Amino acid sequence: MSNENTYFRVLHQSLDASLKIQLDQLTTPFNLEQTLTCGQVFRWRRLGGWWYGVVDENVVKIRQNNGELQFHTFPGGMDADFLKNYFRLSDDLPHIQSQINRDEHIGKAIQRFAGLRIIRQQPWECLISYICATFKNIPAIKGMILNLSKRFGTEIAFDRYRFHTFPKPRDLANADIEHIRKCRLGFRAERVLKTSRIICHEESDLESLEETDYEYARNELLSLPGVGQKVADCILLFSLDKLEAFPVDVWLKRVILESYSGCFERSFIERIRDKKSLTPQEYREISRFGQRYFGRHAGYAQEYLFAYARSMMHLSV
DNA sequence: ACATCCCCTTAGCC
DNA sequence: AGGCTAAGGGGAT
Repeated sequence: MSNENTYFRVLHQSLDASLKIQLDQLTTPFNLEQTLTCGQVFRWRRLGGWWYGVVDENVVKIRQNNGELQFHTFPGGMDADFLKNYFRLSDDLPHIQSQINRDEHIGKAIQRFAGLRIIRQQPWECLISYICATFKNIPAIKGMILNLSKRFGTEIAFDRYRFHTFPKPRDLANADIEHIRKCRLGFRAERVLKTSRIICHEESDLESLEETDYEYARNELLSLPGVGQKVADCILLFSLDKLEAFPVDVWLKRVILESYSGCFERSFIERIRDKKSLTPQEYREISRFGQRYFGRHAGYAQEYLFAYARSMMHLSV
């Protein structure tokens, strides 16, 4: 980086010239806290009244005052447009919510989490994160991602805190599996390593999947070690712009049993009620129901139902 | 080709 | 303190 840029950054910081995004009719509702704590992303923490996260190669420091987002990025290079894209502020949320609002159950979830938006994550980080998410709760996933970033990422010091970028495909592809395992990944370490090698050698081009349709992208993802239907649907929804994806995890299964059992055969409900995990067909049946029932933006419905179910069980974030 | 069974590590919570 | 659960996947049968 040039001296000119360095000088600009110092000047920028010393003036405390935080950048701003004014939320208007089109970008409302938006609730930063709901969006960062709903369980989609694992890299944000609240420190002294601000939210800090690492996005791509930058630390992002952001807070919301009613209709205004105030933010800094460090080392810099992220502007308001980047964050508008990251937080999907151009999604027409009132329209989406009215489309998916098909009954009282989803209605309550929408009401409670009206400002929750899906975040547009980086596909690579999303892929590894959700391979790690297999059979883990959210606090544990955060720990794994943090450990991977500390060990294989690049440190950034900012506001007397230390942050770490997410490792690049090469960093994990060349890693010793024991070092990955020590990040508390357990049996996920081998899957992360294998998938990293595939991505690193460009045998699968993640970014290009945004240009393909849902089914094609889904099948590509399913070929990666550690990626089954649920993980694939999360990656499609959270990083590849497939808002029709409807991931089904244990929380959504509970929601189906409690609120949507009438939409399925009784024998189907009985069958899945007691079992721990879903068979591939059972998964597919529930996921397709969600897509059919909620429509084009079923993924948003899934997020509201997921957030609502978790909030009712008052589990830790 | 399908379906079913069973194991996989470990942290966080009660 | 010990048992249970967790944004499931994969290999054997």
